[in-house]
Parts: sequence; structure tokens; C-alpha cells
Amino acid sequence: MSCKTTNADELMKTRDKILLSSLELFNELGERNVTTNHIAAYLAISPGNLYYHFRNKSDIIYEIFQEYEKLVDFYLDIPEDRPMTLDDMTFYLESVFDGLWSYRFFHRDLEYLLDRDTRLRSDYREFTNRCLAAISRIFEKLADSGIIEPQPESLRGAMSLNVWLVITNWMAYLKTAHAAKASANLSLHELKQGIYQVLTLEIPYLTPAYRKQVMALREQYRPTMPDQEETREASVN
Amino acid sequence: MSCKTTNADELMKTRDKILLSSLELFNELGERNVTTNHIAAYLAISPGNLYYHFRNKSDIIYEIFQEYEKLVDFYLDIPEDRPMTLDDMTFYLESVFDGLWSYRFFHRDLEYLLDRDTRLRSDYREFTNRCLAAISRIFEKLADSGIIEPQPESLRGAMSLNVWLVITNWMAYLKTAHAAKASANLSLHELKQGIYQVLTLEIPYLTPAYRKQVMALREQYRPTMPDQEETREASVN
DNA sequence: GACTCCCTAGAGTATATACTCTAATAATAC
DNA sequence: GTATTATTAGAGTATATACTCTAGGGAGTC
Repeated sequence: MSCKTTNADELMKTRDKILLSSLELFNELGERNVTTNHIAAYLAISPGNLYYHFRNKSDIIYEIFQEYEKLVDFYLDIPEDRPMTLDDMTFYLESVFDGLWSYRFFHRDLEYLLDRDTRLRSDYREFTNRCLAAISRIFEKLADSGIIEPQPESLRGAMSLNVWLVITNWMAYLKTAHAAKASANLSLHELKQGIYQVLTLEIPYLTPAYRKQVMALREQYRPTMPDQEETREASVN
Repeated sequence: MSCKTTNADELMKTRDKILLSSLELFNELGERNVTTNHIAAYLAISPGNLYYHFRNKSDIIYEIFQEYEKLVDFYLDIPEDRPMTLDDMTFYLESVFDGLWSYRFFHRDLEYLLDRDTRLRSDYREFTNRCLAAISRIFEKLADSGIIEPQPESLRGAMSLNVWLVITNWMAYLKTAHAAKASANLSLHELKQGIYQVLTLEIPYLTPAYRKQVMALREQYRPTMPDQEETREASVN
């Protein structure tokens, strides 16, 4: 998570280097703009070598998705033996957006990817359902802890879905509506302003006891500049 | 809106037929899977003919976007000379989802399209801002009419953005998480269940006077089957 | 040294895609 | 009718893309 490994690590197996570089390139350029030949060239290996390790591009993507899945599942594991704190909630939010950032290529071309790979489609479907269940469970436990008012299950389901929709669409919003120029210059910091939006959804349900605290937390993620961000261009890539 | 014109209309100019068929094919198959040669073949005209009318594929997409923009702008024109009713709100919601349906290819490959066409990028950016402003204005007028409680402007802004995120991501959610098999079988009716989600966002802000009415309205859009929809496959296409 | 197994190079291929070019035809103006 | 303009056909092209195939190197093992 913290070590900034450039892919050219000599200690790494070729197979892992392919996965890592593919993820890097996909995130940077979009899956659609990254060919297997690009990946091979980037790693300075031959296409034949790449295809020795992976049957095709879909297999690379599928394996990257499985890593993503594993990461999110790990973070969204709700401990059932203790009440939930505000810190827990913050951790979940931060983690989810971290994951979204690390595998940000995925949601960009989601529909196309799922059309091309039926394994991926059904896996992703289940993944979504697990996430929705986790979000709903978080709401439930937040209510148990007196942080938000308890809600009937049907409403909780719809609320969880809205949270999911906001989270998974936040990146696209930033890249399409926010940045005026290229889509390259986008930071994890900006992405996390999505937390502000998620907490906005919770506001009406906060208990008086916790309202102030959560509102203060939310304030920490408030977008610095609501709109204009034209000033920085020469940055990444 | 209502006339189901198949594109082979003899009365239509070739240029318009190209636009119409392109939209049809894009919606059905996704822009990424539709080439200019496909479009020409579908219309039974030559590629040369197509390129006589449009310099390139981007120009076709750009013009389709302008139609989309015009449609939504038309529907989201808020009359300032009278208070807003619940029927107005319903009309806005229905209209927005109608537009989303008619140009559904657009949001699917949004990021790629904007990367390829800078005109489109800046136009879309402004389009988004107009939509957000309209949503915010709707909230304001709903408060004026006593349908929802009035909210400070900053909260209204964040709420409007959440509404926008839910609306623009609802289609992707349906296509990726809902349908188990192909992504083809998706109906306008299902899409409009997104209205249920949008109204879910409003619930906490409803005034006692209107709560019942809006909740009843919301109920009309409740998803029929929350999840499993495997049973129908042989349908469209 | 020979055998085996894992890995790699790199040229090559079938297919697709966006787009061009030339010539011809239909429509319109005079 | 003739000139002009708008439209169309259809073959063709440069480039890209996912992927294959053959040959061989390097390291361990007997």
C-alpha cells in the first residue's frame, strides 16, 4: 500500500510485473487505450513472452479484478463482536476510496469489460451485492451505536444503493465535469472529496448526539475549490 | 418521442439517417462496438457516402450529443412565473430518465469520448453545470411550495450533486449489477426505477404536509423484483 | 554431456478500423 | 440542353490490434 514500487523491480517475476504494469497503464491511460503490445513494450519484453504468461488481455484484467475484489472485501469486513465507532466509519470510507483509486481504470470501462468476459460479469455482480450488504450493515451498526437513527430495512437498502451509486460515480464526475483539460491530473486527494458527498447523504439521519462530530468530519473533506481547477496542468505524465 | 421511426425512412435526408442510425446502433451495441463501416452497412450506403456527410466518427457523436443537450435543456427549463407542483417534479424526473434512455450510449463511454473530443469535453462540462443548477433550483422551488423543507444553499448544492450522481450512474448499475446475462435486455421501465432512488434522497426533507403524497409517488417506481431477473433472456435484439 | 522444464525473443498474421480517392450519377440552375 | 453542384458508390489504404509460432537460451538433474 505504501511502497511505491516501480514495476521494473528485478526481484519480481515476469508474471507479476505484467499484472502491475498493466494496472499502472490501465489506470493512467484507460484500458481501451492500452494494448497488449503496449504492455510488453513498456516492460521491454516480447509479446510472445506476455502471451506465455497470459492467454489474453481479458485474463490479465480478470486477475487484476480479483485483486481489487480481495482488497475491498478485506476492508469491508465488518467486525461483529464490538460496536461501531465513528473512526470505523471513517476508515471504511477512506479505504473504499483508496481502493477505487488504485483500480480506477476498472469502473471507467466497466460495461465493456463485463460484456467481454462472462466470468467477470457474474463475479462483479456478486461483488456489488457484497458491497451493498456491507454498506447496509454499516448503517445498521451505526444505528446500534447511536450515531444515526435506526431505519427500516427497506429504506436502508435504498440508502445503501444510493451510497454505492455516489461512490462508484464520483470518479467519473471528477474526470468529466470537473477537470477542464486532460483527464490525467486527478489526485487521490480530490477523489476523497467523494467522502463529503457520501456524508451528505447521512446528514438527515444523524442523531443529535453525534451530529456535530460528523458534520465536522464531513467538513474535512469539503472540496477546496468547488469548480475552477484550471491552474495546474503540467503535472503528471 | 412517440413515433417509432425506423431509420430507413425514405423521406429522410441521408445525413439525418446517419445520425439516427448511429444513435440506434450506439445505444444497442455501445459506441466502442460500432464502426463507421457498420453504420454505413446498416444503412446500406457506402462508407464514402457517410464520410461525405461527416468528417469523422467524432463529428457524428458530437452532433448527437448536441441533440441530447437540447432535449434535456428543453425539459429542464424551470418556469419562474409560478410555483412548482408535485406534478412538475414528476415530469422532470420522468423527462430526465427519458433523455437518459434515448441517449444511453453516451454515459457508457463518457470518459473516452471526452478524451477524444475537446469540444465535447467543454460542452459536457457546461451541460453538467446547467443540470446541477437546474436540480438545485428545483429543490429551491419545491421548498417554496412547501413540498420539502428549505435548506441552506451549500447543502442544496451537495444534495443536487448527489441526485446527479445517482441519476447518471443508475443505468450503469442496472447493466452491470442487475442483469445476470447479456446487457441487452434492459427496458425504459426498469430504468425509471431510478426515480425511486432519487426520491429516496428526498425523503428526509419532505414536509409533513406532502410526505404521504411523495411516498406514494415513490412507491409507484419501486423495483418489482429487487434482484433476480434471470428469467427473461430471449427478448430484444 | 544430454535431457528437461521454464521462460523469452521476435518475426509474423489475420482481422479490423477509420478514413481516402476517383469516378460516376442525380438534381438543380440557367 | 448544358453547366454546375450535390450526392453516392465502391475499391482501396495505412495503421493498429490481439494473438501465434518457431526457435532457442538458461538452469537444474542425472
